[in-house]
Amino acid sequence: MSRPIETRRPLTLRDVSEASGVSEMTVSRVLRNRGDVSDATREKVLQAAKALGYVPNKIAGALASQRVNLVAVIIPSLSNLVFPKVLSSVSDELEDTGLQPVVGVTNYSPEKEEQVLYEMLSWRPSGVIIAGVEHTPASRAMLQNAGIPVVEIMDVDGEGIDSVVGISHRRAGLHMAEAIIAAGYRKIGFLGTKMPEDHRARKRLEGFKEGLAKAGIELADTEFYAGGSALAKGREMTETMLKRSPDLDFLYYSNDMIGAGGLLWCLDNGIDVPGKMGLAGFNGLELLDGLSVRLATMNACRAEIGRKAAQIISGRSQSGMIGGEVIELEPTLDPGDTIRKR
Amino acid sequence: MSRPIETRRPLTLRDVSEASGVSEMTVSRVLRNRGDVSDATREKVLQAAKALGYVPNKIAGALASQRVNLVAVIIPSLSNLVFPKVLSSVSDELEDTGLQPVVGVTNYSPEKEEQVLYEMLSWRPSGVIIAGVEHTPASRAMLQNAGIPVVEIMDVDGEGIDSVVGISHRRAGLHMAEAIIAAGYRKIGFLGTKMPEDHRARKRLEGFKEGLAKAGIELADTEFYAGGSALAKGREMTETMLKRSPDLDFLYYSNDMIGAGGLLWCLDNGIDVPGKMGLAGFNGLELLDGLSVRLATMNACRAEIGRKAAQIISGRSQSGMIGGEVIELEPTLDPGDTIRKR
DNA sequence: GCCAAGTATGTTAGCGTTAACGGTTGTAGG
DNA sequence: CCTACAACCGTTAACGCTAACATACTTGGC
Repeated sequence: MSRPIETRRPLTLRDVSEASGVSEMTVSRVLRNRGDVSDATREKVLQAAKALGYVPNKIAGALASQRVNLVAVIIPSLSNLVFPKVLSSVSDELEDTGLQPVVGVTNYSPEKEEQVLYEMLSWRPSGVIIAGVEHTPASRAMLQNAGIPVVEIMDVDGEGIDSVVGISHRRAGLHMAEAIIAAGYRKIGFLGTKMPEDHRARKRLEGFKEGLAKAGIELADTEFYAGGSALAKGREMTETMLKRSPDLDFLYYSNDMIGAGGLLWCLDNGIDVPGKMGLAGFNGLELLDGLSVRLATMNACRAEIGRKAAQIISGRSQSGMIGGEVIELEPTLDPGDTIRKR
Repeated sequence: MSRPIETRRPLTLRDVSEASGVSEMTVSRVLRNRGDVSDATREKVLQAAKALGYVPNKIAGALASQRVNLVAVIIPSLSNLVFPKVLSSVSDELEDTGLQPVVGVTNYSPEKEEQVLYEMLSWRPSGVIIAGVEHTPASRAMLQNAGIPVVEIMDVDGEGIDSVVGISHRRAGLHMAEAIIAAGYRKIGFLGTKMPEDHRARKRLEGFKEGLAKAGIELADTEFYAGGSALAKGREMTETMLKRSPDLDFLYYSNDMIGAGGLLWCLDNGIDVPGKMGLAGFNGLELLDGLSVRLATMNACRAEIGRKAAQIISGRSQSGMIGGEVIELEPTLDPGDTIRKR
């Protein structure tokens, strides 16, 4: 049950080569399916490798070949559903390219991002996919100097380093404002996260305010939270806000989870949704598909973003560009059941 | 905006050494904070490295030193909340050990697990944390031969390879059965995933049946699903099952998400919970804290599991053992609002 | 003033693999 | 029978870094 204490020397190509009676080079060729090897020797080598339980050393291989099959994927968090989704679409798209994603998490901290980036670049990946276009100067410099394709994802509002794939959160907020106003709501509250480093949420709010301003409307109330279960926070904040501003007729949430919390609170309290009170979130989380009342939301194209980013890194992008590609996707509004139809 | 085409030679220690007028070795020492270097040269070197934008090459470093600061973490999925939780607690615990987790995802496929393991071991990590105790013979062999600490997590029901940290899902199911029976429920249905490879869900069900059997009760009905939004599936399955077996008085769900879906369906349909109908899930997802009715569940100790596993890998385990450690944690029942009190 | 014991740096030899090239054999075509 | 060329396999020299040892220069104790 316990792992053996004995420190027998780790296996190398040489061991396989000796066991199969061919040169190390030939073993290497067999194991990589590269170059010409006769079926007979191939078989011999594979057998020996298997019998010994040999696992190639990619560290040495990467050093010698100057090639690494890793792609760094740097995201702020794994604990909400949005980034895992992107990640899995990256992963799927990379599936048979020989490339492998490696994840780093920054917790929305620019300093942590810098550290994670440094750490990852020191493994010389063949590409970087990184969330957001805001980075410390040092991070930008590292990305620029790395000499590898870089794709900044999620957000196109800003100056990219190399390629960019995402949506305009500013315009997403703006469109949501327009839709809400078109539906006849006028006293609008905003509920979001207390995270100065969540630039995308910030841009949505800015765009949202801009959209309201065009119609001569100002945000009637705002409420922010940090930490805790988003669903519960959505509840609490909604209660707080509606106690404070009972005349509101719409609540815009910075994400679907707190939106769902708010929705549940409204339903529990017999509030007429969407008649007296409209609600909307952001992200298009399919996690929430099972709610009896579907929350209005905006699809953030997460899967598509991951896919496109992976294509750019793997050189399979449609465009055939060699870098500097900017792809802006169009988020679609899903009015669900919480915005009244006109 | 586009990354430079120019292929200037990548920076090496030699570049920094030339720029700062000392040997490569001294630069190496400075950059790793190892050995004696005078403050003056240290400063000189750091400045040169920064100016050049040098990022060390860990591939070469690892090959030379035969040390790699990576810990492979192999899990079935990132798209439910349970593994990200474990992952982040591993990550936190490893924070200042110099070790870095690297994630691999198997999608509950033993073959994929084998591939991912092979790939990861080829980078010669200094430890492996892997979900479950069921692996292909080849995977087991690789883990045994790797000569590094291995921690199998989540599940202690089975034969481990080296160290094991988890709970007994069999006993978790059994305890849930006992609690349900003690609360007076008798006609019990089970709703779960159609995943033969989810051994933990299977063991919970087995333990659950065993618990019922002790009281002379059999499962009255079962329903399974695959794919889709768990919340929505929970709804659908609940409806299906209650149409088919209207006399049921308890529904046991294999996870909290489908449980929550079922709970919402019951509430929407005016079913008296927990009076006429009891419900329970599994996992203790804090995500669901915001529901108006708290689903009965069982805490799977996810954070604790991640922490202990990381401690074993980093050699900071309390026990001081050198491997072969088995830690069984005790899941706690949270009756929530969906099991009636006696 | 000389030796012991640091302190600060440099030198050498790999780490395990692969790129690049070289050699040997076999085989077809003239 | 000789050339041309392919198929197969081996040899050599890196890749960029660090362990281990070697070397110079200091310091202080007696």
